Amino acid sequence: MNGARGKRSYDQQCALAYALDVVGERWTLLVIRELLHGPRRYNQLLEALPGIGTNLLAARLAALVDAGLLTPTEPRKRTGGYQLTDLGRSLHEPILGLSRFGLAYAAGHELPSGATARASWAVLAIEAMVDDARTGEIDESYEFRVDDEIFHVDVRAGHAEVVAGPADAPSLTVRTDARSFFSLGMRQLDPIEALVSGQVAAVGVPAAVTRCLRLLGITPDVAVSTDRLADVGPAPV
Amino acid sequence: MNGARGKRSYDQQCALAYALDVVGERWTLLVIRELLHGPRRYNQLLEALPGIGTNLLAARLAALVDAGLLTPTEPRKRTGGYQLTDLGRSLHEPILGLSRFGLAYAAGHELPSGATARASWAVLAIEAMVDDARTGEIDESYEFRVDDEIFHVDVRAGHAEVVAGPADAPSLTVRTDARSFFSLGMRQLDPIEALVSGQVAAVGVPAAVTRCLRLLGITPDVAVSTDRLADVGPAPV
DNA sequence: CTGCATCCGCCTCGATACTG
DNA sequence: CAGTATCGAGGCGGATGCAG
Repeated sequence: MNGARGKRSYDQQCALAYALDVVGERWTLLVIRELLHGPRRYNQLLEALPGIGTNLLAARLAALVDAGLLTPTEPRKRTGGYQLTDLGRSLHEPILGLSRFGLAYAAGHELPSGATARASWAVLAIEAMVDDARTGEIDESYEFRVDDEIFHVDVRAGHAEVVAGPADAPSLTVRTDARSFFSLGMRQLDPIEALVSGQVAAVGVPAAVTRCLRLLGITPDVAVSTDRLADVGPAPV
Repeated sequence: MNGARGKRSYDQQCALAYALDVVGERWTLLVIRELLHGPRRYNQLLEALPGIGTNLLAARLAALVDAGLLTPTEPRKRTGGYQLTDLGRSLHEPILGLSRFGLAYAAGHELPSGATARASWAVLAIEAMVDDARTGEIDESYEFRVDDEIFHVDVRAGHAEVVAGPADAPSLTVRTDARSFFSLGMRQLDPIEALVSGQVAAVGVPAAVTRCLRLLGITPDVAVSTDRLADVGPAPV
């Protein structure tokens, strides 16, 4: 019954403080994260956010709708879901930025490992890892099958884009589970070891493996540190 | 008595969740924001973060040092300050991203206006507003004097950089107060009106005013309303 | 069955007082 | 100056109730 009264604010004329006034509370950015993949229903969100508590999710959703970051998909009916507005979608880049930091942080620390792993998180991680500056002259696509989630990365004209669903003619198809995938992203699992042990299976053009790893910034250490980007070294697989 | 025990975590294998486990709590990103400008002492932080409470600041600082984002400038003595590590500094981009969102959000909403305004926030706002894609063929610099804070933007070879201190030979010098400055950034104050009313004073090459405004994305009317989020979001079905 | 609202115990937060 | 100790208020998490 409070509505918008008593909102806690940093009360600073600062762009960052304004942002945190809106999306800085607990769970809020994770709700946005879920909606980045498309509209979701209340119960879908509840299931994707273990531990949030029903009242808190309802409160967050109401606040976000009120702030103009979300809209109900069907304003009248109660059966509809929620989707991001343009303003809400503009959090995509900041979320990717924070994700990059999250990967960098996790790379240097011990992970709880009791954490729940979902394949849909992997899409976000791939988006965060891909860097257009490392596309070089590549023009191909890589398909990922993390658990039962399928998506792919299209690299074309110096730009890499992550898209849901299978690829047309991927030069590489990577299959793994969500847990192994994140261990790779956090540099706590060496890609070569993962391939050998079978935690990750790669099918396609052998040289594409190297190119894909470089695009994701997880070249297995030895790696070329020179910025000369000749078309891939010989891949010893 | 808790120390580091019982740390509240989202417990998800997700890059964003990892990030928020570290910097997602209240005040944490604002502490990082303060340290982006250089080392700060405990009392400087207290003063820059009105309402934080001494125990909470101490707890946050300890947690951040423990997480490896901060280090005391003088490990032994208690008189030293705190500074960011490389890992902590990697939050610069995510913070700028959130700041861009904060400006976009504030542009469409009523601002409390009772908020405390500090000139040093303006540096961050400028960094967030500047976009290399809008530098064109410009090769000049703009100096800003917001309250008693002086900094400038160097534009050279398609890249814009925000630097502390006065510029060498600025083609434009802008003088204003923090409050007016943020009103400009939030598009709640028209730059032309601000110049006429004297809230903002500009000295230098007249044409540089237009170039500077365009670099900051606050051109008076033609208004690139959707220019900033050229994210090509395919409409959800 | 979905989409919340209510209640309750706990933990975090914010403010003040106090100490080395 | 740089924190620690303490305490009230409120946000959070979990269980349950209830209406459409």
